[in-house]
Amino acid sequence: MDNNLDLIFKISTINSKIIKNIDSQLSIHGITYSEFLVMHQLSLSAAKTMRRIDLADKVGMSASGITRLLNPMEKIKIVKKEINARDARVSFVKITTAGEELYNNALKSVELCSKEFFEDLNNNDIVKFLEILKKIR
Amino acid sequence: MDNNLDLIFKISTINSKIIKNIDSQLSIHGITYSEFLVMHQLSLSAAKTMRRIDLADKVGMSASGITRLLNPMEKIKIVKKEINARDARVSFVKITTAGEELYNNALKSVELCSKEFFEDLNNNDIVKFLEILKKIR
DNA sequence: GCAATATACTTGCGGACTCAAATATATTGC
DNA sequence: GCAATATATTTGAGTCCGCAAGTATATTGC
Repeated sequence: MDNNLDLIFKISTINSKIIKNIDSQLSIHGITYSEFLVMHQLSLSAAKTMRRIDLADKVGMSASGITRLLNPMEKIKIVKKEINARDARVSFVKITTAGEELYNNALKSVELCSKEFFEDLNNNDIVKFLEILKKIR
Repeated sequence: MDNNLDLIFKISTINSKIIKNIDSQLSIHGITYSEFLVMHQLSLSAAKTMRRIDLADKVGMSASGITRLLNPMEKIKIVKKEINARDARVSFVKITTAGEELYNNALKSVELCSKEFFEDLNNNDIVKFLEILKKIR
């Protein structure tokens, strides 16, 4: 009956295990999981540039969280702020070349690590898994 | 190919969505998700009593996290500390009658909420889902 | 039987967030 | 065209939690 509840607990247990593991891998590159996530989104985006609000939304953080996360990243020049001539309220964030290089290296670690997690799943499992996740409201 | 990575992002997105939702439901009862988790574990355990360390382990928190989490819970008497005659290092935590009452009400909210998340999944999906989660390392 | 080590827990400090308020700019309705 | 409202971002205050160090007690090996 309370498979539902059970499911939620299992998801959150697995999630924190995964994040912890990835975070420890990323610390070798000197970045956190959140920083990796923003670089990932930026490098996927057109022109490697996004509004801070959209970034916040994509990575599941608040706007203020993004501000505080990006500050040190700007300082070490892995991302940079760009103003918007059309709308002075928004400021774009762009991943720099150095940032992309860092990201690509980090990505390799994360991919290796994620492969391990799912080693026991066959392709069918993964497809099914993605399908099920899509059905969650 | 990078279904793996995709999977991880989806899991963590869904996880934070779920926790946020549950947390907002639980705030009506005046408790957080972590507090709910410890009450859940306590009410499942034999004699409704656990060592702090085992509790930490079960809910995926550090020992210090548990100490800080339990302090206010002891103050409002939903759990209470019990000493161990055999080993003076350990202190047990027991959920009180008031705590169990609170937990049972909160549980109803959480169950309702979790049912909604998985509304579009049939029984087969849920079984498959649990199976797959078990295969993750 | 006692020094060395292990275990259970708490405390000090700090990091990573969030929410609400503050600020600055845009848009809308009249 | 300007007041009212909406949007994007930053800042202040506070929460939650982890790590490392501190304290207290138990166990182990000699």
